[in-house]
Amino acid sequence: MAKEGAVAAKTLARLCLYRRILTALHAEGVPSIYSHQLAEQAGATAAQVRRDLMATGYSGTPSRGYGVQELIASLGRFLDAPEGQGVALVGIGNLGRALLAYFTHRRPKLWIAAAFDTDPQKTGRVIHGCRCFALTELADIVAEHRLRLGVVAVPAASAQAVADQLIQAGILGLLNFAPIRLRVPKQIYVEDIDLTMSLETVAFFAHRQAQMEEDGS
Amino acid sequence: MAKEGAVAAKTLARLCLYRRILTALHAEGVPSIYSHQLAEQAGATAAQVRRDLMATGYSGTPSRGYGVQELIASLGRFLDAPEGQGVALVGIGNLGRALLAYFTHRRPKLWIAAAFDTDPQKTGRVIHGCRCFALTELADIVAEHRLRLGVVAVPAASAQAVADQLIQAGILGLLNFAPIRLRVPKQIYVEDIDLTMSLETVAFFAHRQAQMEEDGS
DNA sequence: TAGATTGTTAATCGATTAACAATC
DNA sequence: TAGATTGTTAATCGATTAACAATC
Repeated sequence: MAKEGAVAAKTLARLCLYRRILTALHAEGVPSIYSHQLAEQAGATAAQVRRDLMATGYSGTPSRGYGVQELIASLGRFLDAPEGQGVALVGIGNLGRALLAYFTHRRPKLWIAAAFDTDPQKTGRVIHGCRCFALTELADIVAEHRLRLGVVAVPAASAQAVADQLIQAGILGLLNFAPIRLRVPKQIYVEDIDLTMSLETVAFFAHRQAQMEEDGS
Repeated sequence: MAKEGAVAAKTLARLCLYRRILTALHAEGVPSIYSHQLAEQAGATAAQVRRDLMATGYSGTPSRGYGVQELIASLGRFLDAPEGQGVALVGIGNLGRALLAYFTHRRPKLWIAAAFDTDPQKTGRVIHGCRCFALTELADIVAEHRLRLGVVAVPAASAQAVADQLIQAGILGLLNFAPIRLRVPKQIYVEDIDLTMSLETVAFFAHRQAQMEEDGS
């Protein structure tokens, strides 16, 4: 909920999406792109793309649009921490392990540096290339590796305690998969991913569509 | 993107959240609740709660607020398909298997009825209680079980083809984990969960906060 | 120059917030 | 009755969309 400064979370999300699209285009050798082309691929409007890109400080030209390579570089300067950022993942259950696999080599400037769990069966190992520690070691490891990001992949009952520990250890941003609203200081950014809620939302609209189709026929 | 009728996706998400909170309160024996109490727990405002609940057709009273049990029932009538809805999951990789485990018994009216993959090593088995089929069997199974919901947990390269197949089979709502924008007919509801984008958003704000703290000190 | 695209400003739209009479 | 909460309407806020001069 901590909406910092001038960049809205929606704009941020779109910028990440643009970069992904541009990276693919760059690999194909595309030198430049117009806003409406990028918009088409991103599911946005050309005006949105132009406004979003202005936030990064990069300008296009009317004749050639935006240079793909330069724009990727500009997005990198805007979005990334130059030295990269390690992530502390807490919760090595089914979801936690899937996230370990998923985020491995997904972004060059973001990696899961350490995973934590209270279950001694799960700690002391290396899973998907990531070392797993006891939760009691959290503060030390976070400090040692100067981690700023945390992923909460534990059951709802322990999520708040885990978030408190992460913040106490110096974490500044959280990606939370637990289906509760975390109470955090206002300078901490929390992004919630609520899998059940998302599926329920889909279920609602699908059920409604089914009813409409029944009524219509 | 198919925003159907009068209920905004944001309201929907909050209603799901309210129900979860209310269910916990009901288990504790709480008989009734005021909007500001529910708002407090949901991270919303009291006015939002009252407006959201009006959409479900249930009314509170000034003296007692909202009856917890009645409200849960009302939310159920509004949100759920009475007969429940089965889900077709496509992609039995790390993420797909985690989702199978996660959604098992998570909501009484929502269950993953069948999982699909192209890899013969993964099909013909039962994982977390769910039968796994070859993707070629998708249309038959979806029709047989009258599935309306699909989860796309395959790599980006095959996501559009999978979505097309699901929609062709009769699916009306999609939960998409692939990091691309799916092209679907307008009556199909798509909810995107983009894990990388979410982590990148957290990373941006955390990096920014770190810089602000450096500048400040 | 002509034409399409850019950055920028004004208008629109929708959701949130504030205000208030009605109610228990 | 007094007081707090409810459902409802008006005002505010922010983002999206439309409009347009500047630019290549």
